[in-house]
Amino acid sequence: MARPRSPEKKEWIRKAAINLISEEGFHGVTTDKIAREAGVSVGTIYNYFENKEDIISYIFQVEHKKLNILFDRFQKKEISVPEKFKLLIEKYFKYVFNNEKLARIIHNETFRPGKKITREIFNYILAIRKYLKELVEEGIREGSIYPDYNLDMVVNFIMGLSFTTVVFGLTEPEEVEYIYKKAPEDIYNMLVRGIFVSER
Amino acid sequence: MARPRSPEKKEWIRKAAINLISEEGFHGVTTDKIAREAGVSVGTIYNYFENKEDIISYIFQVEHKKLNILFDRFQKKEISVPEKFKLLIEKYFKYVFNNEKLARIIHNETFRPGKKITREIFNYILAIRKYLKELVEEGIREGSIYPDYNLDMVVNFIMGLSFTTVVFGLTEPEEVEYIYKKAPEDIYNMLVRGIFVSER
Amino acid sequence: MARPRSPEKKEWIRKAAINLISEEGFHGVTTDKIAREAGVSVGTIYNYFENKEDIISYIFQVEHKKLNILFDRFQKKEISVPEKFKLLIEKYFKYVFNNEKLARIIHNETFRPGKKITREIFNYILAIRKYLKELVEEGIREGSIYPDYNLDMVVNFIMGLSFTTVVFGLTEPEEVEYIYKKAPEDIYNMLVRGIFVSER
Amino acid sequence: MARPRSPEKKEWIRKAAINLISEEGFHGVTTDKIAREAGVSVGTIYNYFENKEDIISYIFQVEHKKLNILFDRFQKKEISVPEKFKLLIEKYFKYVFNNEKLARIIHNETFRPGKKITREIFNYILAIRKYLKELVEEGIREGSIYPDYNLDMVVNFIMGLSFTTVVFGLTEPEEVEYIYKKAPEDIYNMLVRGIFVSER
DNA sequence: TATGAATGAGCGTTCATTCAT
DNA sequence: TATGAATGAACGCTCATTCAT
Repeated sequence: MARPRSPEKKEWIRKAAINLISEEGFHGVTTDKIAREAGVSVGTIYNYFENKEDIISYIFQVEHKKLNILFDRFQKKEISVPEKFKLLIEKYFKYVFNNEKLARIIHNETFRPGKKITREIFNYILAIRKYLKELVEEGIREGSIYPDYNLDMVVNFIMGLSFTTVVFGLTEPEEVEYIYKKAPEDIYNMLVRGIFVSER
Repeated sequence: MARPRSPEKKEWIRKAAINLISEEGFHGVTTDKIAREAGVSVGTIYNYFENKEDIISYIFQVEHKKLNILFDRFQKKEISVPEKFKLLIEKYFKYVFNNEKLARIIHNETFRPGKKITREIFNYILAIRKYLKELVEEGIREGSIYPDYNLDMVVNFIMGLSFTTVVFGLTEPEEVEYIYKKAPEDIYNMLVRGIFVSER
Repeated sequence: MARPRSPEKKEWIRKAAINLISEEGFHGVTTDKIAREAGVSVGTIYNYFENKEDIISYIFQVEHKKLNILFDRFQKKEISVPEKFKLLIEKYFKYVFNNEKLARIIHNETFRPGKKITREIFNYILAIRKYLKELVEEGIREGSIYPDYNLDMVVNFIMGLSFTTVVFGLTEPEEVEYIYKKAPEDIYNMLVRGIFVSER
Repeated sequence: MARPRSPEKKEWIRKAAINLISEEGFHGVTTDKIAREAGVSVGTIYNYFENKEDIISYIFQVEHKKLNILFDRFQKKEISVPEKFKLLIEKYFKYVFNNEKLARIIHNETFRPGKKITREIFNYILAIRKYLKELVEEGIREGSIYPDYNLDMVVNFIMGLSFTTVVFGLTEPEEVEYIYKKAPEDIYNMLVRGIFVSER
């Protein structure tokens, strides 16, 4: 199993898998289907991947890399933490909107239970949390984030807000566009002032 | 005159299924395993359930009923909407803490993709959204919730916050207790004033 | 398993089995279905029958008895062999017409292959062949049947003619009545002069 | 470039199925048994056939094709209809004698009741009836067949005679050879002059 | 004796993986 | 390296039979 000749073919397989898994779920898709969709034979899949699980692992691996690049770029931005979040949320929704199928997989398969949860999926989520945590800590330091929250929980809030908005959006396709366009602003406002009208 | 069909046995099966599905996921569990865990034969399962899918359907059905009772009780409370939410969130986390396995299933299987998503799971989620929506509308009417958000999105916020906190909590078992105990207050605060320190 | 109290119930089961097996075949019918159709519980079936196979065995047993009575009556008739056959064929078609479901079973299940072919079915067919053989021998003795045929084959002819007419009739329900009314005469004529016009 | 899909293997499966089904009946045979008998794995069966039913369907399909070739050849013969029948009957018995197991299946499974009767079996029988009917009509036209019989019934006669002779022959294996060798002549004679001695 | 819930061997079928070509 | 036929363990489910009531 030396280095495969054709990275191109690995891409075909990855994309085919994304298309199919996003629609039918990991368990609903067979290696045969993936091979057919990829225009490749089943055997070939096993030249590029150890096994079926490895495919979804790789899908997350690729996204993980993209994420790192994004985060690196953010690291260097000289803006306040709230503004970073604002931008980040916008990016996230843009990403979901433009990569609907991928987003669907990420949101559906992330919590696939059992021992079979791939290390790579776990790493992917961990990376997000780690970066957000750093950002929140920075925010607390610069005084732009309330310091009395549990740190992990703030991360959960932010991920949760976006994550769930997306997930519910994906289940109601007719509203997708509207929600995705409006969501970032709403989410940001929510992070600023909550939902409940507070008396001053 | 024969052995009476025992609701007891249906309970055994339901509980066995909850134990196993929470750990291995619906697809990772076989009817044989459920039968063994329930101390019952495979055949017996099919005496109480149409098919494997019907079991998870039933699990949600039971939770749905509990939910309705809860919501009915809330309907009658004469407190402000924010206070209702506060109570609701507390209830929710108490529930998750005491029904960890069930919670795990609810959070994992809710977005199981493919056509096979059970009607009952869908109804369960719908019921929650519907009730929350009513509550939010009430809050807007009474002036306790900012009226400029998209209504669906506010529901998403609230569900998302709680939902994701739970889900991430479930993946980091060592923090579970702390998170669950602290979460309700944090979430409520967040709904009141957001995360970002606002200037006055 | 002493003598059962209620021969009535055994009858219910037999009739239910006839109804169902005639439509779905022996393999297509479950003991549960038979019990339900009979208005009896599965357990009760096993009070009257050793096992499922035993039911079909019994169906043929009952018909066998009716047959013996019929044959005994024929034995005593003082008419020529061709006239006996004529009458016999008429009886047979009348029987099939009035007992369609039973006839269907007899014709379908008679040649059920495998070791499982019940002794009783075999005996039933044997009895028919034996009686016909005696009749043919009598016919040869009295000079009314050509003596140069193989004896078994003549029996086959006669059974085959009737048998197959019925079987094909049963598969084309719209012609049933016509065929059954016209068949006896045609079959008799055929036994008299064949099909091919012979020169004299 | 992979192992090519071998028609050879499909043949193995077909023949294994013939062997087993002829002895135990379609319902008595499992796909596992067929696979073992064919020297192939269960999975391979499903590479060549849609499902178990499809195997028996295919068996009849193959015979159907052979039949068409035979009938085509007969169509062209310039002999009288009775002579055609004579030849046809001889062919039929030769076929049965040389393909005992196949014949057993054809005769046993043809009238398998229930909705599951394969389209292919039905077509097979229909083809035979259709061809015989044409032949009978031709015979009536040329004056070699009595015109006062019901047409369908004449077909039944001929099929029935041969069919049943074979079926009964198959149940008494020790006589098989004798019966099959003698049968064609006897059947032909019977079609010529019947069984009963007619006075002139 | 009657009931019907309980049993579990056994079925047809699928599909991740292997391997001959 | 690519192919796709071959493999067979494993699955969901059925149903004849048993047995507690």
